[in-house]
Amino acid sequence: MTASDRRNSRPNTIDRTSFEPAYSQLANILKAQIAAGAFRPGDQLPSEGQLCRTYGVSPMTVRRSINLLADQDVVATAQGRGTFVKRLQLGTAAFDLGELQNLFSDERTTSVRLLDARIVAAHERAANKLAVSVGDNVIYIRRLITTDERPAFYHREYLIYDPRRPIVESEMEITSLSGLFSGSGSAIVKRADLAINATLMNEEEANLLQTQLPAAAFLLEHIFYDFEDRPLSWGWFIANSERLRFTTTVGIQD
Amino acid sequence: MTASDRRNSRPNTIDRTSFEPAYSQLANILKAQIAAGAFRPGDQLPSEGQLCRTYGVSPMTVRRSINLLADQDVVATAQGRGTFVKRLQLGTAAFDLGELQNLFSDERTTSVRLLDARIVAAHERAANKLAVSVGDNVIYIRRLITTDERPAFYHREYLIYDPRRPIVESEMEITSLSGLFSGSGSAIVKRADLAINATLMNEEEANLLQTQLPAAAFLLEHIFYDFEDRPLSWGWFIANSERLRFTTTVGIQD
DNA sequence: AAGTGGTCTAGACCACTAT
DNA sequence: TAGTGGTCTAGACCACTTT
Repeated sequence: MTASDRRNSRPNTIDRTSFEPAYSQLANILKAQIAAGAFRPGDQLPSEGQLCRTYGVSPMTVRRSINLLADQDVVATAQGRGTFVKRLQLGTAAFDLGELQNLFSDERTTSVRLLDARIVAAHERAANKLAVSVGDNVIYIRRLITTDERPAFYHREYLIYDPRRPIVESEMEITSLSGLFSGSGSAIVKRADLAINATLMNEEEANLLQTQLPAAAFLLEHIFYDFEDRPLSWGWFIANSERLRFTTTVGIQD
Repeated sequence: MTASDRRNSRPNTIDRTSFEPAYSQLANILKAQIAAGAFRPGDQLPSEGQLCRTYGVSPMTVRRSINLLADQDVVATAQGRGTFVKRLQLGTAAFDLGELQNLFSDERTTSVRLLDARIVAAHERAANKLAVSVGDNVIYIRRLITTDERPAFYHREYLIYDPRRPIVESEMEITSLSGLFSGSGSAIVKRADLAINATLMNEEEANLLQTQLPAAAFLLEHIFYDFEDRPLSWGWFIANSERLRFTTTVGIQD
């Protein structure tokens, strides 16, 4: 398939009988033209008025198409100047945890084993993260998540322990990790702060994850907040780097 | 600040004299109400017609506000049923390389040292990635990226070597990594496939990055494609995990 | 002054879901 | 049947940039 083939592989008119909305069709037409090289990075796209006349759609529809492409970082708009094809920038690349969902998606082969759950006195770091005082009671939980009979994640977590707060509910919801990752999500968690790091496994982690030392691992740290913006839980997953990888594509995709 | 304070911290009417567009104001009003608990996960938002009357804006403007919130995964729309507040789902969390930009952003303290650049015969893996034959000539480049006098990244890369293709240009552009990460980007690269992994450093990497073994590192692999969809370059960055960390927030943010 | 993108209106019509 | 979201129109007015 040559570039000129590609340029014509999609009709360059809007099909009004199609189920695909006009704004989406137009966005795809323009993106295909860019992908085929008809417009190169830095080039100016036809003005919105031009596109209205060319494709026989209203200004609002053209704008919506352009906004779609702008959201995808394919083009950039400049008021008073025009719309221009963007150059590739790696900074716009994003890795999402949807990849992690795949690991959990097959519920038949995913199991969560509770290794430990008890009340402990918060040490300084945990107290800090959970906004409680050092020595306050917190719940400490350790679990091992297994997929396909092989251990995939080791999870340690400190939970708020406060009789006045609905901790049982929250623990149940957060405990069912598959819900947080792939299911319906949590109704009492308003937001979460997440961080990913690369780390060396310690002996305990390597044992549980059935790995030889030294071994590299992903460390996914999380803090969950309730609707009062109070921390609910702080913890981290250790994931065998052999079983996890984050991939993405950035730039113009047909 | 209590929940009821928060509920009223933003006027619940559209300010027509503001520089902030009406659709954005309305989206923020609704998001603030959700964040304050006025609408909880699973709750149905007022219908679009209701919102039109309540806030005195046209249907298109209301729709744009709702679309904004839907893009942010704050709400989900269901045709014929209504608009509902979403529960938190970790799968929607995304880590972007913008964090990496920060490392490169201060150009005064960032330098790229070329360690090696020569023409070699492609081994099987490189040939595969670059879609050439084993034994074909490719350019092999090794560089060390330093910020604040400390080594941050070790980069190895195989580049297409084909007299008929604008390799010099491409090499220049890809070589100036700061451009790809934080600058204007590349005009000849159409898209890139990226992958992040956690890995153990080998001896050479630890030496260059001035780290003691054993050490964990991020491995960022890349393949760049030109506008003919042909691979231009395959390579990977090794980053000291001490200096790099990806963070994000998911859920409802005020 | 002319051309560009940005916002907004006040409807219309359609598809889908519930009752 | 009534209510919901989804698309689309044919303009209007504004802010900005270029000539």
